[in-house]
Amino acid sequence: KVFLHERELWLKFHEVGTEMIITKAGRRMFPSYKVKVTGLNPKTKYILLMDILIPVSPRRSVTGKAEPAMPGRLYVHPDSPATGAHWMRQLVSFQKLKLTNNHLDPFGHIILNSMHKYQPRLHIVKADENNGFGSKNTAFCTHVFPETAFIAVTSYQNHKVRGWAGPRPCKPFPSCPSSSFTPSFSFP
Amino acid sequence: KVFLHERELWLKFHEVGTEMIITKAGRRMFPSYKVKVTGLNPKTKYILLMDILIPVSPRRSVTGKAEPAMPGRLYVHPDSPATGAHWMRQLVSFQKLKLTNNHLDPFGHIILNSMHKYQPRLHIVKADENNGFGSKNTAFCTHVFPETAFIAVTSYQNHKVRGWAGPRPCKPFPSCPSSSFTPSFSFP
DNA sequence: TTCTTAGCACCTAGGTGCCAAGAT
DNA sequence: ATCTTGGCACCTAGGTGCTAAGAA
Repeated sequence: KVFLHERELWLKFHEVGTEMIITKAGRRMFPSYKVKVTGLNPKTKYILLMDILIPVSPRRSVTGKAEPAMPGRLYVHPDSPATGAHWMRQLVSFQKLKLTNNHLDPFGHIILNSMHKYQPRLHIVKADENNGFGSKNTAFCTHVFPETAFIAVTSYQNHKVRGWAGPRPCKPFPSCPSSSFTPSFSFP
Repeated sequence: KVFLHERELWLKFHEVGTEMIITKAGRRMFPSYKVKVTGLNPKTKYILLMDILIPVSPRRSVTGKAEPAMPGRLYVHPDSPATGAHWMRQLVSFQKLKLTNNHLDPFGHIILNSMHKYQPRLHIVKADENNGFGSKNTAFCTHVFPETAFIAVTSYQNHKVRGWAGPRPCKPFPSCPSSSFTPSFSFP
């Protein structure tokens, strides 16, 4: 029903240990989260949204105050609400989602804690009569792609591999295929 | 209820004779069309859209085949549908509207004929139960600002005044105030 | 030490007017 | 003649990782 786009790319990062930069002003994810959706009712209106939470970790209750699985912020896809036909027409991109480490962020970006591991989740909700959600929606779909889990950092910890045309280091990733950031990569 | 933003700028252009470039790929308007909206019901959903048509001209029926006031394309503001509160929250910008002279344009841009005069119109429509319009909407508001009328051209006819830092000519306009295209203007 | 921040240089995408060549 | 087209150089806005300085 839902397929992750560029899954191979995600998997390669996942092997090395995906890291996502978070900044005060907000940073996009790389790779970006895009999905192909099928099986919706073309005429029904849906809302697509993402949240990012701390996956269940083996070290539960190590400290009593650890993140209490806070509600956290949501990223509602800007096309929402839209018909099933619209969502299935082409890839749905969450490219503009931004991550921040500023707990007082005023932009509505998703707030994360540096050096913690996170798991993005995708939710598909039927829009109610007011094109809203949460009030009377009892049923919705949630999709989790484990390979999109990542560690939030404020600067890359993995400087193993260098890319980026020229003498500059870049995001760790061997034999990087073409992507949204393509033409600038090179691999010594 | 609706106020044109940067009206002085529009008026100055209007005095000289506003011209808008149209290209095959689609061109934005300059100045851009922005309005301040008030008096809406904050909770009601509205759709804002523009059309651009040929104003009634004194030379009616000069040729029998003259443009038959064709329906023409509409530009639905990308935020549509949205609540009155949303529209009133800040300026509503139609900056991304694009004009083209390609009668087979595949992008949905507004199609115009070069060397013809046009008059943009703003429509405010209450969204129906399906967030659509046109089906059962019997009442809607239309606003026309005569100072936004313009002549569509494929290259500027008015080269009276030069602007743009450096030795290059630019859009005719004396003592251009700051605008979306600001820092590059100069006026010898 | 370890992590965070601010500033920077670089890059891309896309909008802009100009010019010369082409079409009518 | 006049108008149109395509290519170009220029500009802006915004995203990116790096580095050096700062904070814990």
